[in-house]
Amino acid sequence: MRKLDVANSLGMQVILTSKSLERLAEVEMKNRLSLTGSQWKIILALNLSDGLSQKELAEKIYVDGSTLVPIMDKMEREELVERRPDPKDRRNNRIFLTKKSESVVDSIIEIILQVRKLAYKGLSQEELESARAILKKIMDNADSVTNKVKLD
Amino acid sequence: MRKLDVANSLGMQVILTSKSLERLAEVEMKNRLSLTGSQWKIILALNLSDGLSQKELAEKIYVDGSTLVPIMDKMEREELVERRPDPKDRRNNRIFLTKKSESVVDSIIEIILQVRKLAYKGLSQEELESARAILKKIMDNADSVTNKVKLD
DNA sequence: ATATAACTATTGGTATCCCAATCATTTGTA
DNA sequence: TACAAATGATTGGGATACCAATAGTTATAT
Repeated sequence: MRKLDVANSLGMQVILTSKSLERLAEVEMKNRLSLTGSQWKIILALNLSDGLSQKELAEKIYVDGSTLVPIMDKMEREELVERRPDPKDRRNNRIFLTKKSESVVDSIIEIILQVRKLAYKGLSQEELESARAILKKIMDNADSVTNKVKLD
Repeated sequence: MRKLDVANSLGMQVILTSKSLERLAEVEMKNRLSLTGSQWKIILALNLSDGLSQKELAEKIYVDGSTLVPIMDKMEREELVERRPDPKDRRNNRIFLTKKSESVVDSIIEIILQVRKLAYKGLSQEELESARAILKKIMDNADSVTNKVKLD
């Protein structure tokens, strides 16, 4: 029978590193801000461009539209976001940050910068940028197959 | 208020690329082999070293021990693995592949190789290896903080 | 030797995540 | 204009994922 040690491949390393980084960020966000894994990403995305539709927001954080629904429900209950109807197209929900979520943006950014400092220790800017570019190409290749291409 | 565009950072790129790759592999594994996202990883891990304990297996695929329990339940029901008691230490379950799962190993490997071919298009071996090494360092940095270090 | 500590698997609770199907709305077309 | 196709949000079903707490087993300490 054939054997394949996926553990040492780039693909598996991407998946494992992703888990490590998410865990590290998640622990800090939860302990210090009581935010769950997706909440801080959503707040940061809206901080860059408030008033996105749910579909646009889902694309930003790279999840299925249906995944976002219960997350928005919860965040709305917790008054972290507000769903407002779009007068121009009543199919859309427009999502806005609240005063409460705006007040934690700086802390979120703080934590991200700390996580980066820890995670990138011993690596040069050039290495980080080269890795980023390579991963971007891989993502685009993969997305072109699954037809989840995001044109920005 | 401060702004931070996480979208263009290496960290976020790692997370997004991971999702892309998992999706691509998942679609193929499901359509062609009716295997879910974690099942193929488990089968490959056991194909390399049969008879791991659940804890060891969880470490291999980098999930929490409790995550593995319902997955093993299901795979056992589907006769893809077998839990056997460890006579030397009755706390352990030893996990073994079945004839049924052994028969799909080659197909799994086939699909992985196809996915790689698609995902790595336009990238050199050197680029892939350099990215892999950088990600490994990042993972080790992150894991040393969250104390999930895996010594092998 | 016995009490205590450490360890493995499990359970319960919560949070993501996807796909397929559905409803309401809007767009495209005949 | 009327009717079909496309679109955005939702729901339901299935699968991962984590943490905290527990039961059973083994190791370690007095």
